[in-house]
Amino acid sequence: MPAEEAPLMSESPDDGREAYDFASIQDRWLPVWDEMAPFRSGRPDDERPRKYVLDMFPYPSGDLHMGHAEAYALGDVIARYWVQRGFNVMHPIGWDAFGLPAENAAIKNGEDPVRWTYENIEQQKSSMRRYACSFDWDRLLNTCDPEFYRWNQWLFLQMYERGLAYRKDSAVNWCPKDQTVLANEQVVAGLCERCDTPVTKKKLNQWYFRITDYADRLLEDMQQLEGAWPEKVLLMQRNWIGRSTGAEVQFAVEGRDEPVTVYTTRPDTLYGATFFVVAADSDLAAELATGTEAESEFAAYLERVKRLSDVDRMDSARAKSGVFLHRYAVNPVNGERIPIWASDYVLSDYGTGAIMAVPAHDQRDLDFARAFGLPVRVVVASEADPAVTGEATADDGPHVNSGPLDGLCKAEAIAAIIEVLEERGTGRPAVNYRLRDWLISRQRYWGTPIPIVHCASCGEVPVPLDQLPVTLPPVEGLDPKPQGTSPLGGATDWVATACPRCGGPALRDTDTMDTFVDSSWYYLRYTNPQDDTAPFDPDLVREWLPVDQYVGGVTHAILHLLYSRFFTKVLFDMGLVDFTEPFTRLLNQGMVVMDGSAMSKSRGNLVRLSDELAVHGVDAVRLTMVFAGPPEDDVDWAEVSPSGSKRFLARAWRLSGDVASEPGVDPAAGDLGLRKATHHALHDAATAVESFRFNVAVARAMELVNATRKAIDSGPGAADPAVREAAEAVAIMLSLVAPYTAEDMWSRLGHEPTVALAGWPAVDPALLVEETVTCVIQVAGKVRDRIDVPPGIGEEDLRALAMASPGLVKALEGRAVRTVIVRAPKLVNVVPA
RNA sequence: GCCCCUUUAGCUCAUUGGUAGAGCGCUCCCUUGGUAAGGGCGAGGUACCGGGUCCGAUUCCCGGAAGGGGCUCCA
Repeated sequence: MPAEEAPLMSESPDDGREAYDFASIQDRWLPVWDEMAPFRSGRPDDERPRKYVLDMFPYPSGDLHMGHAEAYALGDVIARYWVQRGFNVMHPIGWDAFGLPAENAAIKNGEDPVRWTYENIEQQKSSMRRYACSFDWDRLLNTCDPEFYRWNQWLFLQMYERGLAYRKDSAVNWCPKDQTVLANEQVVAGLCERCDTPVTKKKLNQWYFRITDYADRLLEDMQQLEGAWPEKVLLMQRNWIGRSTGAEVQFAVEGRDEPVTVYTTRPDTLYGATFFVVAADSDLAAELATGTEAESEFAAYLERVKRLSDVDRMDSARAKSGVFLHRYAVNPVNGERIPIWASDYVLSDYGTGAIMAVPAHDQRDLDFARAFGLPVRVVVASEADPAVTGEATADDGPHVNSGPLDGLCKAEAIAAIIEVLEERGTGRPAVNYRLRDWLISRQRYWGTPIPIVHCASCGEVPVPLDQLPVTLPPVEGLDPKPQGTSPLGGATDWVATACPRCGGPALRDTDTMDTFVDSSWYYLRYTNPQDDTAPFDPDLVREWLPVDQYVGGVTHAILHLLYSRFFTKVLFDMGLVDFTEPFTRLLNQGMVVMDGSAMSKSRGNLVRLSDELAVHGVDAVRLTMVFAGPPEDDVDWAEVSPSGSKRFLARAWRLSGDVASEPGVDPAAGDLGLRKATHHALHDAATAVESFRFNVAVARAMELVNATRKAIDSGPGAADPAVREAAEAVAIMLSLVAPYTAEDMWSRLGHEPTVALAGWPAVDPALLVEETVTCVIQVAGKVRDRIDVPPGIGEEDLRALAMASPGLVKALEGRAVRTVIVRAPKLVNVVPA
């Protein structure tokens, strides 16, 4: 035998003894895939059934990090799985490219946000390719492209036309650091979501989307999502919308022509109202205080309230404060005169900004009453006296001190009192929501300009559709630093324009839109990102949407997901889409943490993705992310083993070099035990993937690798057809998680690329059935023997077999039998007398 | 304070009203011509605690503990 056929130090890829070298495998297959574009989803002749798998798109604020690596590895398992199952999968990607992170970084580096953003996008795009994401690269989109944000403006104008976009003066959330307003959803525990600065209030004229009009539908349509979205997200949305039912009740106010309406969820406690409170920062409070002896005290109090940050305001330990306005309200049911106070514990923007206070049965009212020595009157019978205990009672019970309501329970009393109020015209049933309208204007540069022109004679004028997009002026000459008013105001040439209505001189609106506007509909745009005639083609959207599977972080549980649901309903009402929920199924992946806490530079526990990829390879990092646990759980990089993943991949890969049969060999002749293992693994892995237990699917693949190794080394041997069947199944299973390794295995097994399109092997049900089942024989619930029986054994046969089994006879010790419970074929339980 | 989730091997997690499993890790053995490796054997569990239902509970119900998450002046 010539020496070169059995070399000691071979570099030949075919001698079955070379080491697993992830770097060269990556270099070999990436260009092949680039050429093949296996995940292109737009071919018109494609007959496969469609599926839309969507990953939340990234902010281009630097290169990809560990969090991206996890999210995209998980999304890729789903997308690649459905491709293997024969679907035409649309799996697009784009960039959420407007917004504060990009702009702040740009400000800091003194760079043009445009160039900075596009450079980062290029960087991320190339990293995603190397990470082998199964994206359809023909469908890229950037929200900062005028071709995209043009349609933000178009949609804004559609909403404007329908009264769903409007401007109002209001006390808004203000971040003093970013110098911009924030939506309620962007204020987290009183802090700016972006920079953690305590948020203050500022009275400003701002643009809103009327999401509150859709509050009920946002709530009701959640029925469609039950079981398909994480329960946690549905709960958070429900809480956020915060629907409450009750009644509006009118109180006459002495010395005022109009009555004042309050909202209450407990109209049944109306007889227990002992005082009346208006929100200190409401117009009503100012009006009522004017001209009274409380006027100056009130003014001083109001000043204090205005200075309060949200953090201080929400401190639940804070004592109640307020001012008696020396005015009185009249209880509509009993004519009682009750004092009116102003306090900051009543919110000016919820309900009517005024409440009736029932201290006996509302803790906040009781705290206030005790602070200011106001009376407490029990109207729902309870054992303890709230005035003494300091604990308001909220239980149901017979009403007392309540005139006609006496003796009624809560539900009866509510119904009765509402009837009375309606008869007298002093009240009616009412519903309120915690949800507020969505504030969308931002005083920042890097966003979509609001397509409105302000004209001295015509007022607010929408920019005509044929003049869209209103493009951002170049940043040169502008000061993008936050200064409280939009930087666009500095672009005087841009601001000065002609009124589209009268042609006279007019000024452009200088605010930009919240970037959540972009992400509220981008998933529709992927169906044709190049469309320059419409935001999307309704026909294409009908073919692809709604999204079958959405994958992203739970951080967007409220913001992005609620806004997207809102937009979808608006578009449905406009007749542009034929569904009311955009995302049929949702998977929230966890975070990647290090030693139990979030990674950050300042904490010193930052793991760089590029370092991990260099050391372990793309496949090992992806596998580690997927195998770490259920996808919803956090991955602690300190607790996982990428080198273990790499070792496993090497072991799997080596199988492909050991297989000694030819491609296409009939597996039916192969070793039955290994064939069963293969088909069990394929079946279980598929079930696991479909129920998001990707870690379990990986474990099944690992077991199959072990079984195959054993078959080669100490079983039927490398030439057995079952070994090839098993190795090919391993390659296909691994193609979801470790595409490079899988492709190389596939090639070494004698197949053409790409394994990604090989198709999930059909599982033979006959191979999933066991010939015998182990039956457990118990005495009084304790295992005493076990026997092998056919799976189809009848109850009587099994009983007879069991009663004769030595273990049972011994355990019974001749005792009489009271009952025998037979659960064929798995169990017999004998209960002695 | 209110609500939700979790608790099974050293770790990460499966499973099931009826024999408690996997992967990783670990011990030991083999290999030293797959070797900055490979193969094999094995150990390891009172299924958080306490009650209840049941012939039988890790699984279902109730209570408690621990951990995690959400909400938090929304009348």
